[in-house]
Amino acid sequence: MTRETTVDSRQEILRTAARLFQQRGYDATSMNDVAAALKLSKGGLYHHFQSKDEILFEIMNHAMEITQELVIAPVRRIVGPEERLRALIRLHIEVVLSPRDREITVMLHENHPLPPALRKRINTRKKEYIHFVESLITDVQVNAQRERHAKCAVTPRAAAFALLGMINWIYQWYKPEGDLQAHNLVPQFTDMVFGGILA
Amino acid sequence: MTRETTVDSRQEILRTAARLFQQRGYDATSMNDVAAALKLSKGGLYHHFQSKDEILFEIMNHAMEITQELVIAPVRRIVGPEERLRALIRLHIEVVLSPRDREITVMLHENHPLPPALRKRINTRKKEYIHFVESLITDVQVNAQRERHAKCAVTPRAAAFALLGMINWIYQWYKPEGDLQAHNLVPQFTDMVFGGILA
DNA sequence: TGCAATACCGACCGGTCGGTCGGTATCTGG
DNA sequence: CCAGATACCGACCGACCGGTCGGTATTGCA
Repeated sequence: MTRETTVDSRQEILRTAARLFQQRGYDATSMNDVAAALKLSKGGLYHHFQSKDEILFEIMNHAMEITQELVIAPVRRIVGPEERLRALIRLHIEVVLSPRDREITVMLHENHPLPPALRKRINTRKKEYIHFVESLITDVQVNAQRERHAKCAVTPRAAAFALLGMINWIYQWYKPEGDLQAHNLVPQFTDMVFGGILA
Repeated sequence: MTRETTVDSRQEILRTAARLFQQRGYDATSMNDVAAALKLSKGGLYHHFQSKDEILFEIMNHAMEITQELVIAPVRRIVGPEERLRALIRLHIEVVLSPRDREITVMLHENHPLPPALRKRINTRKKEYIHFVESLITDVQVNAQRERHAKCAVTPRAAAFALLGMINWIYQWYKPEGDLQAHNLVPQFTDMVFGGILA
């Protein structure tokens, strides 16, 4: 029981901290702010975490676990290269837009504050994901080349960076009340990836 | 004479500040850091600028002027919708990658710190640029529809955000010593925009 | 019921932040 | 050569930062 509630406390702190970090930025959010939002004193907050850095690291680590669970794992269960890539685009967009998973945008934005040692561990996991996307794209291209004899000049690496860029950048402009919402964003971005702006 | 040197001083301060802000982040860079990098005291620095916010605002404003000069203006002088868009992609990428124009990446990354009033003014200029890109894409699509009867499901707005995302995100992963450099980045991204990853 | 362990508080610490100000070099136009 | 403007210094301020710590409720278990 005690163990459970401890874990729950930590996760609730991480959720609240992630929300504040996303809204105001990591540096501009004080430990007092985080504690107050949880109706806690700063001392009480430090009972659960050793440092502000640790909180940020755990948020980013959690973000990578969310990616693993909600994007990579489901995609792996899908057969067919093209369908896999389509699923990745949809799931990745949904994760970035999900109001529940604010850890993602914190991970995308707050690169500087993390001390080098911790940042390296996050970057390693990020690179794994990039390679995953890259290999997905390779499969799609190989498949297209075989079926339609389409020769493509775009390397999987450049394509992966472009794809991740257009999706990860969404948090910079997306407004839930805007006319460009998730349900019309997914098919349009998918079409663009497969056929460009003229698709 | 005096007027000239004053302007020069301010611009040199802005250049140095932009470099530091890009390297360490805005919040993590103190006014002392900026002053020291210029071999100036903090007091001396405050002789030229009223506040840290003003410096950040001027950097971002300058970034928008660079965009105007090095991207928008040259593109306007080009005839033909498709060639215009090709030029925009190339010039925009070059500006983002230019080691000289560090103001651009600062503007792309540091959204939170600016006080609302100043941030609004920057956002207005950003939106103007988005609309510029959007109209360029519209022209290309209209042209393609007329010449090749290509019907496209992608709205210019979504395409503009995707295009800007893949280019603006470059600063997050680009390494000058990496194998993916400007000269192979431009044609690949151009191909992707016009034909997707299978182009 | 009693007793650890856990959760939490709030005062406090050293340090740094953005910003100020009185004073002093330096330069310039008359 | 001098007077005034400009450029700059460095000591200083109050606020707030991340983090600590001794003490106190509260809780789960025997």
